[in-house]
Amino acid sequence: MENCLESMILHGCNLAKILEHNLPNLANQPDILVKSCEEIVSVFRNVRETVLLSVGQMGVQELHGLGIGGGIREHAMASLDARAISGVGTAHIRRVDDVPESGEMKGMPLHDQRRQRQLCLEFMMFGEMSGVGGDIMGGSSGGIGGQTPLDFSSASSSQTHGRRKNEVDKVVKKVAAPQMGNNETPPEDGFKWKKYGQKEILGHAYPRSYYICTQQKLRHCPAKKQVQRLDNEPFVFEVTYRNNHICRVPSASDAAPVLLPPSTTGQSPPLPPFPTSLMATTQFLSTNIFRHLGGVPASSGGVEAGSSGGRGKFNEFQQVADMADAMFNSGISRSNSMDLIFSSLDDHKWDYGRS
DNA sequence: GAGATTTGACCAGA
DNA sequence: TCTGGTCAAATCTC
Repeated sequence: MENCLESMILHGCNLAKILEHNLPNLANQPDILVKSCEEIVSVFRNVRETVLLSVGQMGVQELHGLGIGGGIREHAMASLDARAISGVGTAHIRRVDDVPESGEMKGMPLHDQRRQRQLCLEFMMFGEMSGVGGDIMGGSSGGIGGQTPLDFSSASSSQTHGRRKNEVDKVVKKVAAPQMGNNETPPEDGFKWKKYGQKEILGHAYPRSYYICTQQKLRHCPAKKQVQRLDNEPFVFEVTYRNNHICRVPSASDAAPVLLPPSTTGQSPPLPPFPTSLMATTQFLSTNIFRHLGGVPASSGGVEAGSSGGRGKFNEFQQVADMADAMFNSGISRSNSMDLIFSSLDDHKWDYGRS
């Protein structure tokens, strides 16, 4: 569950930052603007409710000692798995009761357990739709080095709305569109593709593009992919892969859109111009948030709880919830809300690699 | 000129 | 019959 909470917060921050950067473009698209705001509000409301459920039920000490806050850093990088944002995950959980029980659920009244599961499920399903937070519960394909856009071997699609008979080797992934530069095509996935068709699809605002592997003729590689820009999320592509590559001849830029974790060698990794992509944005935020959570001890008074490191984590965590509360429950939009959040992140933008 | 992309037509599954 | 998927000629780009 803690992974779920982390991912929810990260997702909310990410959405807000993306919205901020796209404000000039969205000025004349109020419908998209409204939808974006609603998504952000929804995410942070869920975070807040989840936190309050946990605090109210278990008290701060248990909260700290178990999932919320405690171990948050340990799990951070796992949930920063590029899949979480590149959207290559495909959630398979559909029912509330399928959300596995986590530590902090134990001892809760059933209705609270169910509510927490519901919140997590909603987020996971949202992630599945939007390409964010897939498999955040640490499913079989989760974790760094899990399924990447280059790895189609293990999963088959959970979406079977197609009508063709050859649906067996179909894998549907969500990929964030680049926020700058050419955002008409999804990020490279390591293979070279040749576009062979484009078609308007009924019920979709954007046309679907059809690609075959450029090695099809040379090596009879049967791999194909379809790229469909989502109607409600123009910056997200739904990429459908069909048939496995048998060529494995990557392009010159044989780099799947997977982000590397921050360097552990002490050198600060170069920070890209922000934001270059949804993934980069999220990794950037995530990295700094969790380094911050784990590395900055609380200095002010507050609730006494647990071990020394954990209190800082909890206070920071509480701040996030408070910020969400302030932003979305004050009734009045504060113009500096975004600044409040992101200035705190910016303050630590260059922290990692320094110590 | 080669390779990539576009686009209208055709095919085939539901 | 409708619609998604593919073909192939035309066009574009390097």
